[in-house]
Amino acid sequence: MEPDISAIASLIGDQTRAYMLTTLMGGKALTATELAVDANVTPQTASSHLAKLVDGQLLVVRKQGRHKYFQLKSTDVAELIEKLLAMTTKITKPSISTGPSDPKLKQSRICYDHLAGEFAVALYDSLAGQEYIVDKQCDTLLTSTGKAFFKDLGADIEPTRNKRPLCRSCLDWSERRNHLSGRLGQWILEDLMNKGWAIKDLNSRAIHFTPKGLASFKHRYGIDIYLNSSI
Amino acid sequence: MEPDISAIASLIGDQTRAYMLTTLMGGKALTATELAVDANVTPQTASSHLAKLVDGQLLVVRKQGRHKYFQLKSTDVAELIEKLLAMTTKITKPSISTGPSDPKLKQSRICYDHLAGEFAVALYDSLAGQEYIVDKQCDTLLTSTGKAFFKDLGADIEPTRNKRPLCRSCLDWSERRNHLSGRLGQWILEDLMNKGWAIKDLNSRAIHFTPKGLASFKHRYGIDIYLNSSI
DNA sequence: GCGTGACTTCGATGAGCATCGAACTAATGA
DNA sequence: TCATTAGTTCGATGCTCATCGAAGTCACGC
Repeated sequence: MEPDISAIASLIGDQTRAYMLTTLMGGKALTATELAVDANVTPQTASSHLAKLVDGQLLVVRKQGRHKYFQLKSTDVAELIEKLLAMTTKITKPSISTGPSDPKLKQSRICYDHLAGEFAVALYDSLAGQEYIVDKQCDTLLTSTGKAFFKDLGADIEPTRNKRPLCRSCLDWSERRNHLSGRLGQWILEDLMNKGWAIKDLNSRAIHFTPKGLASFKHRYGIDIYLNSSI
Repeated sequence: MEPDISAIASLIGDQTRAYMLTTLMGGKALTATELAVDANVTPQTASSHLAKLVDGQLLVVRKQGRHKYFQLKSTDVAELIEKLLAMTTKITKPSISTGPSDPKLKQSRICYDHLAGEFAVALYDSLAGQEYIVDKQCDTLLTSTGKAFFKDLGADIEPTRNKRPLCRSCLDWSERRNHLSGRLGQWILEDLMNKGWAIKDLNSRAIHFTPKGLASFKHRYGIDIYLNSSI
């Protein structure tokens, strides 16, 4: 017998839970109350949903004092949600264009813990063009010049006992192109934040580049195509 | 606003519909009655479910006389289901091992229109080892020697106006390794059937290789690792 | 034309479940 | 110690929707 898909799918099939999961794609761990407010339901309702999601292995929870922080359980879950997002936008395309924040999302957004969207695709292409990274089977590998490049920037690229691969490619939903995930993808996003070149939107998964930040970003990674920061 | 995932997810979230979709992963187009019997519901119930799936863009239907043949709408849908299958097996692992037909599925099965499982992974590795195919960005490309090789076998590998790529890699759920999809993957599976080297299981997505067929398959594609046909 | 078989529509039934109010537990900080 | 805030459990409510029986439509073949 094949396994029963419907269990996971029906977890995501509820509108409120789907909303929470999509919010958590932002990568930040959020408390039960934050998620309740965001999804516009009472704490009781949220609590019941979150319990189900944890039980169904889609979320993990970390207790901290009287708070509970919820997070997507794994990159697998994030990939699944991303795939669903991709299909939904493709399917609902013929309707009215989906609001003002959409173009921003298309351009640059968080995909769980790394950068996605047009900017991320441009970054990937540029790194590949300079032969800092190469595609190899399902993985993406860092070349020796790539290693030197990132070590120079201060990235921690030592192999760890942690099973998470250093870099992987991840299919984008706007374009059907690769962008960079894995520990390196995570580091790049973090680094962008730390330097103040870009900031997370408070209410969505969008990322805002400052004009200066964008220039520095392009310069640092050798991206020469036209990217407009202010949409 | 982000698109609403829950619509698609709740379509898959019903047990009967999930069962139908999984059955259709076998790649064959099936009639409403066949699907009803298979899923163990009355024709009325099946009809209502199938209408929803078509409306939700997960299935397409082709009318032929008084029959209606249903099929997964696109490889996107197939990939989504495959991902869900992968996650479900991973999550339900701690329970009792999932029945006798499972090892067969793990070894060799149909993934919508191409071969998946251990055999498919071995095939992919062998083709890559002989440099008939190479990974390039998200796509897998056929090299010139690869083109010659497949043309020799009688495969139609001319570029078409059809937007479906010739070959693509597809992540396997048993192993986390690549196998071959796309038009070439489709051709290989078809060719296996035509030659009588392997046959589809009637009730599942499993593929059975005949002993002779397996030998020919391994010889043809230069696969030298140990693969046992009779499990 | 008329029976047969494939599929659909309609209406009724019933179960599952999302939701919230109210009351509870637990951690915090003054 | 006590008020406050985070989260939970319980029970009631009401809606959605899967299911099937019965009756309808449509295509086929004799």
